[in-house]
Amino acid sequence: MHYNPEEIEPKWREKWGKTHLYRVDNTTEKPKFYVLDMFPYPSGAGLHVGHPLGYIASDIFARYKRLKGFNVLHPMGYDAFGLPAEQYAIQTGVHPAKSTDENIHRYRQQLDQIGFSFDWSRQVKTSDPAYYKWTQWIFLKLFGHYYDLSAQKAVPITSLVNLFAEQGNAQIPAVTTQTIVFSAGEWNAMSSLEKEEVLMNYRLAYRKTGHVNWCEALGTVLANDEVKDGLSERGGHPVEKKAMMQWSLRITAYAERLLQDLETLEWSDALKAMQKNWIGRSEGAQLFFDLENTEKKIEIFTTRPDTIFGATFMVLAPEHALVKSLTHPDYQTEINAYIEYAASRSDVDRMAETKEVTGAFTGNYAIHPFSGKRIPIWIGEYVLNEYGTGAIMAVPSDDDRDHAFAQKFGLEIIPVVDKSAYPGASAHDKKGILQHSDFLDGLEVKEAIQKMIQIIEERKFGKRKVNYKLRDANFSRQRYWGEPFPIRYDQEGVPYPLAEAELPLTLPDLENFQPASGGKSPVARAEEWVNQFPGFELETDTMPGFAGSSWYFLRYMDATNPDAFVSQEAVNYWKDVDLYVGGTEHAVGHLMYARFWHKFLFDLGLVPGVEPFQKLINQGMITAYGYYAENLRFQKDGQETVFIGNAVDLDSASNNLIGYAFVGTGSPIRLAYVYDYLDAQNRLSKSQFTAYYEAKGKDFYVAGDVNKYLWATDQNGEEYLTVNVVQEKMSKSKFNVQNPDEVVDKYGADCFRMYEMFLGPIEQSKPWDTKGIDGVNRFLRKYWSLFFEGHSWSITQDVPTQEEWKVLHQTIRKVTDDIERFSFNTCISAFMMCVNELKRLECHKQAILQPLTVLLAPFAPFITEELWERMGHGSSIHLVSYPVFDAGYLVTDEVEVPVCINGKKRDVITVPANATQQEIEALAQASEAVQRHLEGKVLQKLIVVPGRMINLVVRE
RNA sequence: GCCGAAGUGGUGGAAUUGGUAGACACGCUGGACUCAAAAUCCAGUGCUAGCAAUAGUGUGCGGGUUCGAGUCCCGCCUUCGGUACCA
Repeated sequence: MHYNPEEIEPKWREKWGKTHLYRVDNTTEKPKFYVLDMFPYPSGAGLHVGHPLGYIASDIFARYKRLKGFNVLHPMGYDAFGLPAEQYAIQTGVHPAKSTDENIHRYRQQLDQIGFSFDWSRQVKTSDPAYYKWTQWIFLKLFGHYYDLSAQKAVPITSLVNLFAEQGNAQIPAVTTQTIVFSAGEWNAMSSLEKEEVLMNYRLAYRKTGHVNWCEALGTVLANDEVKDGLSERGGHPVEKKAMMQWSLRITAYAERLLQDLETLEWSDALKAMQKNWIGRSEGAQLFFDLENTEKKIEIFTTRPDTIFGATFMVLAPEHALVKSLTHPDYQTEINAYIEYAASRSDVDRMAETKEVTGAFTGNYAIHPFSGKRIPIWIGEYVLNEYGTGAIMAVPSDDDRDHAFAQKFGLEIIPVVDKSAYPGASAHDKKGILQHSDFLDGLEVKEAIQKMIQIIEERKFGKRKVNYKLRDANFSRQRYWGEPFPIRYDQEGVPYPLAEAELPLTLPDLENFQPASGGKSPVARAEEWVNQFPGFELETDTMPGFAGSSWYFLRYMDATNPDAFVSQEAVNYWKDVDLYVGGTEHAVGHLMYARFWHKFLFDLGLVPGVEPFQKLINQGMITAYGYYAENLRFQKDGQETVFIGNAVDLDSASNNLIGYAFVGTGSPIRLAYVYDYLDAQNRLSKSQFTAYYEAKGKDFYVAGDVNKYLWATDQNGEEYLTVNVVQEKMSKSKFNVQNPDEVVDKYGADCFRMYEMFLGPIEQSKPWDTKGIDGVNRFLRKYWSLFFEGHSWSITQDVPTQEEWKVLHQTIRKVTDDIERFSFNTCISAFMMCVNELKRLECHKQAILQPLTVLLAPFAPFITEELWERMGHGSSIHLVSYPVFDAGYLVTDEVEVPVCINGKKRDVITVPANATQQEIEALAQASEAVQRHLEGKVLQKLIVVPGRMINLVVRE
C-alpha cells in the first residue's frame, strides 16, 4: 500500500463535515480554551500561502489542547466589509455583497481543503445584518456614555445630563473636549441643539469638525493607522488634511488603561513597544502664557519646564484657533499667505522636505511668566495642531527644531542647560546643569523639572500634566460597503439614536457605487432610505473596517444569539481568548481598538475581563521574491518594453526558477528559465544561474546572489539588465501570489501543513519556496510505510523493546515541550528523527505506533485518522487522549559525556549513569585522546558538569 | 533620529538555564537497483591541510568576563519591522 493523500483526504474531509466532528458546546465540565485566528478579509485573490501559516499553527495548538482534555473554541469567520469589494463594484457594477459571498465561498473551499478544525456553526460575517446589528448596538452604547474620571470608567450620559442640570459642568471630572464652563442655569436655558453640542464633547462616540485624513482617490477619510507615510494603506493614494464633520471614538479616554494593562499581557515585547509608542505617554506641564494685547492666554504643553528661561519665542500651529485674533494687522497678509501655504501641503509634501524650516511672525507678543520679557509669537507648520495644545514655547538652546527655527529667523538663543559634564549628550537628553535660569541655576535637569512644576502649580501658571500621542479615532467613512450608523438627525441637525428595536439598520441596495458629490457617501443617493423616518434624515456615512473586527471574537462564543451580542452565560464561560494568532500589521489598529471596545464593554458589566487577548503570537509574513530590473533593453514586437516588475516561481515540473517580466501595464510575459548553474567543480557554490530569454530566442547569462541581485548578459558579454531581488508581500497586483491549492493538489494537505510549519519559526518572516517540501513528503511516506510490509498491513501486537520505548517517549517529550513553546518547526524534525529511528529498528508494533499517531494527529490530521481507522478504531483519533510521557523509559545505564581540554572537545567517553565525581574524573583522564593532550603539560583544574561535559584545564 | 527584532554551512534552519556548534531537512558528491529514467536505499558533505588518524580554524566585526561564550557585558557594522517636526 502506498500513501495516497488524494484518496484518503477527500474521504475524511467529507466524513468530518457530515459528523460535525469539530462542533463545540458551551456547556461542559471540561476546562475551556479559546484559540483564535485573525479572521481574513475575503479578497478576490483567494487565500495565498501566507494566510494559512498562522491558521495551521493555531489549528495544531487547538487540536493539541483538545487531545489534552480541554473544551476548545476554535472558530473562523470573515471581515467582510471593506474597500476592495466596493472598488471592484465601482469598476464592474457587481454588488459588493455578491462578490464578497463569492470570495467567501472560495475561501471556505480553500480552508476546508487544508483540514482546519474550525467549528463552522459559529461562523461570523461582519457584513451580515444579524451581525452588524450588534456592531450598531455597541456604537449606540458608546454614543450613550461618557468617561467619568473619578470612577475611571464609562458612565451613562443621562447621569451627566442630570449633573449639568444640578451644578453645571465646572466640577465634573470627565474626559472632555468641552472648553466652555457653564452653570446649571445656563445649561437649563440651552436649546436641544446647544445641549447636544455640549454633550458631543463628552460622549465616547461623538461628532466633531476636525482636520481629518482625506483621501481623494478613495473618496473617504481615513484613521491615522490607515495612513502610512502620507499615503493610504489601501491602494497607496495621497492623503491630505481636510476640515470635515465626522464621527469619532474617544479612545483617548482609555489611553492610560490601554497602556497600563499591556503589562499583564503575554505579547511580544516588540508588539507591546509598538502599542506603547502609539499611545505615546509623556509627562510634563501645562502652562499658560499671557498675551500683550488681549485678555486671552496661550496654553502650551512641555516636557521640559526646566528650560523655560530659554524660551525666547512661541510657535503656534497654522490651524491654531487663536491665530486669527492675535495676528497684528500689519502682519495679516504674510500670516494669511502662510496659512494658505500650509493648508495646501499634503502629508507627503511635508514628509518629503522635513528639513526645510518655514514660518511667519504674527506681530504679536506673549509675556514670559517668570522673566516678564516680551517674546514674539510665530506660526509654523512644524507645530502640529493635533498634538498637545497646538502651541509651544520654543527653547532654541535645547530643542533642535526650535534651534533651526531661531537660526532661520534670527531669534534669540539663551543657553540654559550646561551639558559640559555630559560629552556626547544631544539636545533632547535630559542631562546637564541649569544656568541663566534664575532660581533654577545649579540644579540637575531632572531636579529642575520637578521644582519648576511645583512652582508653576504654586503660582497658578499651569499644572502637572500627562499628554498622549494617541488621538481619538476617526469613525466615519464616506463609503457604501460598511455598517450604517444607527443615527437620524432632525431638521435642526440634532442626532438621535435609533431604538434598539429598530436595529439592525440595514444598508440600502444600490446599483451605482460612485461616491456622491461633496465628499458624501454613495448611500446619500438612496433618498428613500435616507428619509425612511418622517421628519428625520439618516446618517449616510458608514463605519470603518475596524468596527466589525473590534468585537467579533465575542460573537463566536454565541454566534447566532438574536437577543444579545453574546449571552452572559456564554461570555462568562469562554471569558477571553487564550491564544490569538495573527500578523503584526494589526499591531496598532485592530488590536488597539479591540482592547478599547473590550474595556468599554467591561465598564458596562457586559464582559468579565479587561483584556480580550491574553496570549498573542505574531506569525511572520510569507514573502515572495520580487525581481526588479534596472536597465532592461529589449524590444517585443518591435516595441520598446518596459520592465516594471518580476516574480519568480519554481517550475514544479522542472524544479527550475522561472521569471516573469511585465510589459507595460499589460499581463506578464514569461521572461526566462533560470536554472541551476554549476561551477567547474559541479558545485552550486555561489548560487549562480543561467537564464534563457524565451520570447526572443536569445541566450542570456544571469549570475549573482539569488537573494540579492542578478544580472544578465548576452553571449557577447553585453549587459542587458540588472535585477534587484527583494522580498515583498504577496499581492494580486504584483502577480506573485502563491495559492495553497496547487501545493495541496500535488502533495496533500498533511504535507502542506507540515511543510509550512517546517519552514522555520512561526514568528519569523520568510520567502516562499517549495525547495524543501520533498523532505516532508518523504517523511510522510516513510511514516506510512511503518504500517506496511510491501502491500500488506504489518502491525503487530508484540511487546516493544527498551529502545523502541525510548524513541517513542523521547519524541513525546520533545514534541509536547515544543508545542507548548510554539516551536512547531522543531516538532517536525522530532517526528522525522523518530520515524527514521523506528524505520531503522524495523518497528511495526502497535504499542509504539499508536501513541505516535496520536502525537502526530494535530499536525497531519488526515493520514493519522486513516491509520487510526486501519488500526481498528471505530471513532475519530481527534477525540482521543494525548499520550502520557513516562520518564522511566528514558533512564539509561550509561551516558556519553564529552571531554574537553581547555574548552575544546577532544573525546567522548561513556560513563555509568550513577558514576561518582571521582570515577568520572578517573575515566576522563584515562582517555587516550586526553592522555595525548596532557603530555608535557600540567593539569590545573578539572570541572565536571554532571551529564553535560567534563573540562580539563591544562597549562604548558 | 528614536523604538524593536535579527545576523550561524551552498540553502531553510537547530542548539530551551553559559556546557559536544551546525540537529532535522533541502541541495550536492559517490555508490546500489534499472536497458534508461523516476522513485527508493546506502555512504559522504562547515572551511583549510592530509590517503588517513588527526590538526588548525569557524556563529556579522573589534574588545571583555569565564575553566568554558552562538548564548552574558562594552563598542561598532549590516539587514528587516515600527515610528517621527509628538514639544
